[in-house]
Amino acid sequence: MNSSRFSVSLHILTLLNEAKGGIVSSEYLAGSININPVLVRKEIMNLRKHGFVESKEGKGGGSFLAKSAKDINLGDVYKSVRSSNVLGQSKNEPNPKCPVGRQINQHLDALYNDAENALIENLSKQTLADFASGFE
Amino acid sequence: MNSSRFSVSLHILTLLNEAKGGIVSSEYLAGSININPVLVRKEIMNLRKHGFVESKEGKGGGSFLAKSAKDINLGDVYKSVRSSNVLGQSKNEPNPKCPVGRQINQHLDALYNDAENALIENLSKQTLADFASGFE
DNA sequence: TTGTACTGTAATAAAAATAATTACAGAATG
DNA sequence: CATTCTGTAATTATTTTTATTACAGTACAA
Repeated sequence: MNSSRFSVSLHILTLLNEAKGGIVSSEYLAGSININPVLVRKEIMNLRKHGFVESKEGKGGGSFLAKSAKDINLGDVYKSVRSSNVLGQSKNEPNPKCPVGRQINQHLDALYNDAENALIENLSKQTLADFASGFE
Repeated sequence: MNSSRFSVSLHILTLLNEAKGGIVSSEYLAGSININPVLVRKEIMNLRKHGFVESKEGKGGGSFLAKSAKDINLGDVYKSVRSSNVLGQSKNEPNPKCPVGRQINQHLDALYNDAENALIENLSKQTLADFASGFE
């Protein structure tokens, strides 16, 4: 259900933070993360849409943090990337003739949402500044 | 990183609980979950290995809960099924020449483990009995 | 004692999700 | 106006997940 989108986003943000306001190209980011530049640009598109970064087109272009690292909350970053519950959305279709099958998805959803909220709350305790401070 | 293993396991356990000690075949379980019986048997193998269920081979065989539903903790079930961190294990290999790439995986691991622990703690608040009580 | 209905398990194939690649239009710079 | 970027779509490749097929072994029951 997940891909590595959250990791990629954090990696990008950490690199941008390291650049201290300087502009960084998707090529460079892709080189550090070791993935395809197009994936990086897609991820940046999302980060931009959520106000974490800004980009500049054209020669000498690239991306940079749109706000201070201490104002970027890891829980928010997670949410910006999240598409379905970490514990796995119930895209499966259980047997509607079974009393359990009929209702289980709604119960799983409730359980999963609650658990994921705990996870998000935990992530929200840290900002990008906290996370990036671990790097010398 | 995830599959639907946790959902499948919870579904199985709920059905076994519903059966109140009665023996249930993998065929029946697969029918309610709407997945392949072989997958069910694999999942049961895991549940058995962790002491949640027992099975009986041969004609009239099947599975049943190995202990009371109130002694089956959802956090433990999750752990029995977990193979890598929900937030995505860093199987990616970032550029070791980059100061950030070189260390990011260990930082992500620390962050992810902490967050996942919060999720597990949340799940651990409920037992199978609690979860199954939602079904009439 | 033999047929039947299960589990256990391996091997293979199919499907779905993820990531990489290619391609190119458009923007900014020098 | 050539160059170096981004933005984005389309396609292909890879990986992960799930389904299918197959069959040996076990237990029950006639």
